[in-house]
Amino acid sequence: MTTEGAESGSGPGLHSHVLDTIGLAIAAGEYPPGSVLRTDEIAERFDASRTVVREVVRVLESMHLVESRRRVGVTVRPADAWNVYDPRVIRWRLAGPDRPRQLRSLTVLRSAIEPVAAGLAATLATPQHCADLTAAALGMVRTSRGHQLEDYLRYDIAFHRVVLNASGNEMFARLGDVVAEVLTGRTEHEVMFHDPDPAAVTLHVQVAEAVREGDAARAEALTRRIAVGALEELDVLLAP
Amino acid sequence: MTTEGAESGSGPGLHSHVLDTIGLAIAAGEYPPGSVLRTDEIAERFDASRTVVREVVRVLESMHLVESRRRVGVTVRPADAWNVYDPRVIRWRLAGPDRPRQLRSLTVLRSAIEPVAAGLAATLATPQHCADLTAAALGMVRTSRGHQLEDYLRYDIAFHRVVLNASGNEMFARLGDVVAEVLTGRTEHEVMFHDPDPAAVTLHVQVAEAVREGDAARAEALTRRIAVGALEELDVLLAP
DNA sequence: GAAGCGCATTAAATAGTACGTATTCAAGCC
DNA sequence: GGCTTGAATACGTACTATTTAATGCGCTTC
Repeated sequence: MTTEGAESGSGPGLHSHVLDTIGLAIAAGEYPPGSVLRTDEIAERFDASRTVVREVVRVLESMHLVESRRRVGVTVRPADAWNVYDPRVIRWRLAGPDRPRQLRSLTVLRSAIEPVAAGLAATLATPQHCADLTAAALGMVRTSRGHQLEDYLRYDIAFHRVVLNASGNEMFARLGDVVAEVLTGRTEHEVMFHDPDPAAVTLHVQVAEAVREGDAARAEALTRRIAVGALEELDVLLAP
Repeated sequence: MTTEGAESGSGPGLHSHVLDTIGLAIAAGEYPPGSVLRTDEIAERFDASRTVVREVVRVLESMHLVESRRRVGVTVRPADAWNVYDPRVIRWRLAGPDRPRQLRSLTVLRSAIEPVAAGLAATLATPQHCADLTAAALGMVRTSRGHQLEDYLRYDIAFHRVVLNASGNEMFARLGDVVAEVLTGRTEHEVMFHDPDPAAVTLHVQVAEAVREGDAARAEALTRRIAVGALEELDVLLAP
């Protein structure tokens, strides 16, 4: 291991590496709120120039993870100040010990957003959206038995992404990545032994139907049932 | 000379000034997607050093507003790649010509989030939360007549912020600023001549009641009615 | 005389500047 | 098609300016 490890996730370059490492450490609670990081100390730790570190600090500051004040240093801000909607912050927190709480927060968020998105999608979806949605639902049915969890996950993600995109709301659409992250996390942590709940699969198919038929109320209600089910499933998985 | 006045909004320092100006310009569509900004050109425009510009570009890149590639320059990314949950991006877009669309997106987001948040708040709110909520609702009642729109707005913002905080969900809580922005925007653009809808005021009081009594279903339903009302009001205001 | 308060001084850290080399990578040339 | 080249960012070094917490000194007050 020669001062290395550049492949972290974000992208190429020294900058991304340092950013990812520090962001991960802060999200993991290795630096508690109020603790100070000095720029040249970081520079030394990563064998990087002060310029790179400054850029990293600026980005971290833009996420409200840290606050840079003169004469005192770069201080870590309390978690309730963080930009929790930044995909990087979400990834960092999901990778740390706070993962369960974070997963639950995100699932509750989903349960609020997705039903409304589905309702909107029912009135706004283009034929292409409907086709994609039906295809995804069909794929879920096809892979719902026989330990094809990986493929099932792919279709599941695609399904929810289409719903969010078809809602016509940019704020909803941008949550596609979050949903993907949550679903992936669930599959990874779930007991990989049993196939998905058949009732949930049926609900997805019915949502696709409702959207196709333009039945907003039904699409919303069905999606709400999916979301509630997902939340219950998560709580069962997390709490006991 | 120095080409510019410094006070823009974000914070002190050259960095914030440059960031704010460029972010605003991009959000306003002055640089269409695909157009390139060269770093030294920016440095010259603001009479700043290349280092400062580099930091700004890095932050802009972290918001997915631009993409920096060698040999080609800093290219503006299409709007659907932007981090629309970043408060800075929201402010920039609300300040530009895209304001109506943005305001509607955010209001739809509110209509999805707030009812669920209110439902959660009903079961999770602390006595302090209940007190704050009731105080805010009372304040709204008190200022709902006689052209005290400014004070009314203050209580309105406080009310929704308490609901979001009391929901116990960090993702919801972080939307307090967004809601504040939307409410402020509404008051500013609305005809300042008539007082707020009395029915809406009553609904707020009833939500406070429901939360106090721990009636989640009622709190959610009432908040949904508030949200729907706000959306309709906005559409009336925007469309014709 | 000791405790407390105000004010100037200092030093530690970031903010900002200037300029250099390294690395891409797209375009143009052979 | 492969090679060269140049235009741009990526990264680094070295420096100055600015801010501001902490220090310490002197003055006042009890």
